[in-house]
Amino acid sequence: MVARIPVTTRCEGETLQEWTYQQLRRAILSGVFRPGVSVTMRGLAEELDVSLMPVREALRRLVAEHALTLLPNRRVTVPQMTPARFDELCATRIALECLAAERAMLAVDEKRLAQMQATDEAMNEALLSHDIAAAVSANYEFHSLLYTAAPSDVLFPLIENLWLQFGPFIHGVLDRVSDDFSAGNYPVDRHRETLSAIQSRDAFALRVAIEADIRDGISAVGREELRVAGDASQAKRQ
Amino acid sequence: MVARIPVTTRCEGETLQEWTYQQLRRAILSGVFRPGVSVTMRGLAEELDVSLMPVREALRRLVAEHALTLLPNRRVTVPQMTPARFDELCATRIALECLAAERAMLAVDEKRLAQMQATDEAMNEALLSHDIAAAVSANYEFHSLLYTAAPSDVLFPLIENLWLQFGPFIHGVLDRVSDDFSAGNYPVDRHRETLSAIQSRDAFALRVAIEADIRDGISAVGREELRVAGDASQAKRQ
DNA sequence: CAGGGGTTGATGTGATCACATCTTCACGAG
DNA sequence: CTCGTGAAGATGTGATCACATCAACCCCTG
Repeated sequence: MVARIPVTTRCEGETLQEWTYQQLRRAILSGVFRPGVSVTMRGLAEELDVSLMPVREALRRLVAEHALTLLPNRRVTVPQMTPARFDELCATRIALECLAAERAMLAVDEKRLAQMQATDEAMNEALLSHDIAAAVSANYEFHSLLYTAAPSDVLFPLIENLWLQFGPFIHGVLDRVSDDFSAGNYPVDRHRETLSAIQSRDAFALRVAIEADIRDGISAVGREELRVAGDASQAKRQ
Repeated sequence: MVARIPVTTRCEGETLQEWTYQQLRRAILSGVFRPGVSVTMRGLAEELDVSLMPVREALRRLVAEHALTLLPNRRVTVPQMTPARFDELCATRIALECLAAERAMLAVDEKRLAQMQATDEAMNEALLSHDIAAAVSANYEFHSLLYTAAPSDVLFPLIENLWLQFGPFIHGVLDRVSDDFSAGNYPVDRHRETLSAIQSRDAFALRVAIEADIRDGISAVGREELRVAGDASQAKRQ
């Protein structure tokens, strides 16, 4: 029915439901579930070797976060990515992440700046060695380091939520854009601009850099959007 | 333990869990639960006259939406409002609602504009008759009419989420600010400015009006913030 | 009278069962 | 051959039970 879900060992003291949620979340971000196919509680329970109870609570949590969709049939599926939704996600990401960056800027100290720099270099290395998954992960890590410089109980969860909604879509095109990067088509390093804007405490330049970074990443996968949408519409259910 | 939860009749075909969720959501928005007090599944189940199962799923959903908080004890409480969180919520509301307004502006037709106008008048009447709860409700309705002019699968749910996080806090100060309004201290009608900006298709003026409207509403309750925060810190658990 | 340890009740978590609904497939009538 | 109807399996929902954990409370000791 679906590709095997990669599982991690369960932490001590972690509830089964929390563990199940994390597994499913990672699976969604990894693109294990294809948009349009519906997942069943019993199927997931068997695959993760847990009872139905943790699965249904994890599913309901993911539905509440809009990472999954509850169909009128009460079936749960990975939502389709439509051009309209794609556009809305991009605009929302830019609005929220620029705000988060601006609010966190003054809280970035030398140590965190060094971490961000190291993460950026790791991302560039991953890109050169065609490890796109690692590059995307490092990219998230870079942004995360910035936005969490100041404690954020509201903004950052919302941003993570948007990343989760992007997840299954980004993965679907990762392998396709891999060639573009290796062909030297990866645009100017917006992360460098981001770092220098932070160092010079230039809020406006920071917003420009963040927006440009998001737009770059999006345009890279955006070209494939219609094709993927076409694939998804042909996906079989179940 | 808590004030009685106002219940509504259950719709046909609505699952018990969905009904329970709606009841708890309305209760939170109405401020039935005071910040800091923890709610128990068995207590809610008895109060709503349902079994534990719908309650735990509804609670988990509300926790996922940050309307409630899961303590490390695995207890569920209404989150405290801190100055930092308050400030973050305001900034995020402005960023998201201005974006939503701008994106929806061109989709507002004559019919919807008339609805918004009527809703605004209803809100002003409610204010004059000291029915603050109705005024707040009409205010949400006004904004909702604007943001949903264009279909929105991403932005509007996030905005509703922010309203829900504001809910218990706003209610706590409603009765205190009631006098201010009746004393004529309610500021210029930002909704009028909003409507005229929409009519003239002026995106910039619309953003200005929306931001001013949010800031007005916030400053009205913001003065009471510290006092409420003080009250909340004294609230007994359970 | 104050502090500590044990006990008892309450609470969240997870499992299992019963039931209503939906999907699907096959059979038969037109 | 096509469409409608029926049954059987699958699926989500809700209830109940068992258990580990946490909290408050009380009694005992110093």
